[in-house]
Amino acid sequence: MNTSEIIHYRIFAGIEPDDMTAITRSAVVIYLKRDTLLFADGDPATHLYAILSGQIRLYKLAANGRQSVFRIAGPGEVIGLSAIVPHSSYTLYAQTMTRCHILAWLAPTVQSLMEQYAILRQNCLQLLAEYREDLQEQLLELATSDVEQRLAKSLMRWMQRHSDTTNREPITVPLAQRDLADLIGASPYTVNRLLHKWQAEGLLQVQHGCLLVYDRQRLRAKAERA
Amino acid sequence: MNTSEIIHYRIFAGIEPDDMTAITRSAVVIYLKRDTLLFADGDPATHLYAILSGQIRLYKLAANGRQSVFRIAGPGEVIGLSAIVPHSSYTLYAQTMTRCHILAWLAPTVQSLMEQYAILRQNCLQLLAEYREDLQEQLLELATSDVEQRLAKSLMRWMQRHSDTTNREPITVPLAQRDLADLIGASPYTVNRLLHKWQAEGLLQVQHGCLLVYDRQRLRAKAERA
DNA sequence: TGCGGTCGTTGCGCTAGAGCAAGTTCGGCG
DNA sequence: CGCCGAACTTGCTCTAGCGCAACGACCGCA
Repeated sequence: MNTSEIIHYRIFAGIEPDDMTAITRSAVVIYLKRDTLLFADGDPATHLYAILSGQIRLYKLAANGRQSVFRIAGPGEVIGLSAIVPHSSYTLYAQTMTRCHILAWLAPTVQSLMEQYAILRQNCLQLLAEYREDLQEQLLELATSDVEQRLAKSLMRWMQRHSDTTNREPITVPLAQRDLADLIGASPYTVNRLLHKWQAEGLLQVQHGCLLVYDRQRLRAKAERA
Repeated sequence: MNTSEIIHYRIFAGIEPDDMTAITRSAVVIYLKRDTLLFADGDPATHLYAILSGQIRLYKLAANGRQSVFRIAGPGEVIGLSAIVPHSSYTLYAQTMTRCHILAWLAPTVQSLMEQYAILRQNCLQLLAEYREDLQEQLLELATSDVEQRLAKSLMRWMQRHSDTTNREPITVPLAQRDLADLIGASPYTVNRLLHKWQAEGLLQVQHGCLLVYDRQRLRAKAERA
C-alpha cells in the first residue's frame, strides 16, 4: 500500500504519518475496470473513496436522458464526500472512465475518523467549500459565457490541474469530445467544430479520444476575452 | 432578542436552549436598508450572518457584467458560510433586496463555537452538502432544460420553500422579473413573455415586482414535463 | 401633485448553436 | 486480419431565445 504514500491527498493534508498508517489500514483496496458504476445518484452513501489511479466521471442525469458532468476526478482526489454526513445519499453518479485503483472506507469508519482528527474535519470543510466554489464558477460560466469560451476555460482548467511534471508543450488532454461536451453543457457537434477551428489556427491537434494542446497562451486568451 | 427564538435556524438545530442563549449573546445585531452590499466576492470572510428578516441576494458577476444569482436567502437561513473555514474569502456577493434584520458572528467566534459543539459541526456539514446539491441541481437544469421549464421549476422551488402558513392559493411570489431572469440564467425579455403566456393561460397574475400564482398544479406540470 | 427613475411590455431581426443525416476513421476483439 | 461498434466529421436546417428600440406603467420623493 505504499502507493498511498506517493500520492498527495488533500483530504489527509497535515495528518501525522503514524495516524495516516492507521487510517490507510482501515481502508479496503478496490480495482475496477473501465465503465463501471461506482455509485448512483440517490444510493445511500455507504463509502468514501480515494482515487489511487484512473479517472472517474461525476455526473447527473436529466429527465430527458442527457447527462451533465460536474467533475472528472483523478489520483489524489476523493469522491463520495456525502459519506461524511450520516444517513445521507449520493447526489450524483460516479463511473470509471478508465481502469481504476481505489481506496474505500465505510461511512461509519469515516465519521468516527472525523471525530477523532480535527485536521480531517478542517480538510473536509475546506474541500466541501471548494467544490461549492467550483460549482458556482461553472454555473456562472454556463449562464454568461458562450460555448467557445466555456470550452477554452474547461481545457485551461484541466491543464492547470494536471500540470504535474510536464510544464512544456504540447500537453495531452485525455478527454473525448463527448466528455468535453457533457462537461460544458454543449452538443458534441459544436465542440467538434470548435476544436477543428482551433486546429486550423494551430492551437492544438485533434486526435481520437484526446487532444494535443500546442499553444496554451492563445487558448488562455480565448478563455479570458471578456 | 426573542426574535431569534421564533425563527427556526437549521444551522442551530439540536442545540440546547442554554447553549443557544450563549451563542446568541455572542452575536451582534445589524439593521440594513434595501440594496446594501453585505459582502463582496473575494472579501475576507470575516463574519457569519443569520437572517432574522428580509431577503438577501447571493450572486456572482461575470466579466461581461451580467450577474448570476445562486440563491435568495430569507429568515432562518445563514449566509457567509465561508467564515467557518479559517482564512478563507467569500465567493460571491451578498446584497439586501429589502430592509434586513441580521445577526452577525465574527469568524473566529464561529470557529471556536464549531470546536465546542459537535452538533454545530454536523449541521454545517449538512448545510454545505445541501448547498452543493442545490448547485448541482441548478447546473443540471441550466444545461438540460429550456427557459420555460427552468422558470417553472424556479417558481415551484420558491413556493415550496415559503409554503409556511398559506397553503391555499393564490400565493404571492415577491420577485421582480429581473430577479427571476438572473436566477435562471435567461433574459428579462424572455421571462416577461413566458409570464404573460402563463397569465393568458390562467396560471398566474403578473404584477409589479411580484407574481400571484393561481394554479400550482399546472405550473408543476410545466416544470416536470420531460 | 408632478417628476424622474426603475421596471415592465412588446414588436422585430438575428444568430448561436442544437440536432439530423450520412458519411469516415479508429481501436479492440475474436 | 477482418469485423463491429464507438467515436469523430461535416453539411444542412431550423428554432429558441437574445437584445435593441420604443413605449407605457408604477413608485417614491419633494
